[in-house]
Amino acid sequence: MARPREFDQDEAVEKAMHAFWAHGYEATSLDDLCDAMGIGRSSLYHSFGSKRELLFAALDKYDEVNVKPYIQRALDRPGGVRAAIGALFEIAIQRTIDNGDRRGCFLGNCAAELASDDPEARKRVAAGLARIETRIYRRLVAAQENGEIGADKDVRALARFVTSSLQGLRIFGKAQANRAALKDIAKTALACLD
Amino acid sequence: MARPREFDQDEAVEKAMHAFWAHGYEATSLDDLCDAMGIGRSSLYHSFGSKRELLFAALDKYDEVNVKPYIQRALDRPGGVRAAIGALFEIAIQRTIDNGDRRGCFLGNCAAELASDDPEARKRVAAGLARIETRIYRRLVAAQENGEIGADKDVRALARFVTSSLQGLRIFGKAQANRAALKDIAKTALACLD
DNA sequence: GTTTTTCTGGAACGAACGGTCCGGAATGGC
DNA sequence: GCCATTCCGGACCGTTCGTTCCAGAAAAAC
Repeated sequence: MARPREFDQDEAVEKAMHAFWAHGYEATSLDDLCDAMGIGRSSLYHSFGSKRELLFAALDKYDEVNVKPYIQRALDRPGGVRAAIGALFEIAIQRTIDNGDRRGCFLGNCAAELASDDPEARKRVAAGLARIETRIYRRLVAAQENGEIGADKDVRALARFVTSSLQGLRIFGKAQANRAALKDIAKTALACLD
Repeated sequence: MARPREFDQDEAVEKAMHAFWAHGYEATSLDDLCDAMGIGRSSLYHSFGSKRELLFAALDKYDEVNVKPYIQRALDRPGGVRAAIGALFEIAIQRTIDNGDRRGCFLGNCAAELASDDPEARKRVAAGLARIETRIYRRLVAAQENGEIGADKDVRALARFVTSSLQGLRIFGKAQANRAALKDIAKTALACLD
């Protein structure tokens, strides 16, 4: 019962996500965001309230389009749990090498930049990492139940370790995108499952 | 043959380091820096040239006072290489828990915030991580030579892995400073040496 | 067709940004 | 004492920041 919105909110958030992801929160200005999203400041503020709230929406979008589907696809791949976790690392390496921009993991970037000064951002990043950990955990539990992983293993600890290792790999790769070095890290981390 | 500087450059850089470390590069303004360092803008620009160059000096200072001595002390501790690497993780956990500010690793923070847009910053962060990796590598080589680590192990890969794991732990801890979870990560990573 | 409601473009806001400039203060050289 | 040089405090620069405001445009309700 009023003038309809002229842009797609989901598409706009996704574009904002890429802008924040590539340059960080502080270094992305409202002009940058408006350019990337293809909308004016009025529309941005009317739809999202503030730059900070837009970031939060972008974090949600990140899980939706860049974490959840890729993680699920990797973890659901046939060939056993080692191949599944290995695929997770392979994706991380691939993204580091492919994108010359070295954008890293959006969650990790936000943790590094904002966690110490913005409790709400910290909470949301923690929730995002927890979602990753939980997905990995469920896969590990299944592997333990079918005997792929010894009953003596602490799969919760393993899930935390894999989640943390992926973050380490991304940070390491931002500074030094050397494929061999990243493969070293992934290979060694994978050996922890045994 | 001129008016002497009224402040200690090293002390000033160290104070700048803490400011950048706690809040990130973009979120730390020149006013913040002047307040923290206890000097005026004139002195800051005269001594360091620009905010960015001051950051680089702060990165060097970080290695000098917050990385090198602590890593050396941990790696030189008696009790074998596992105790030494374990001490490295323990320091990382301790810092995460102790500082309520969750500042993480300054190198990792800079990697996350700046590596994608500032090639020089990226290079310096990479150099800092490489220094850590090299210190760990040398300790692992010594351990391999005296039989603590199997001759079949790739100690270069292990050094990279440990360096990356420490970064992962710090990122993870910035979002979720749960001691048990961090210990899980450290314990699992340590098992990779066997 | 009028009213009501929502959305949009663009100008405008005050505040804060990084950086510069300048007059004076403090020293060593002579 | 005076000069040359360096350093300091603080005002000041233009720009950019995130946010707000407003007039008008577009649709639904009636």
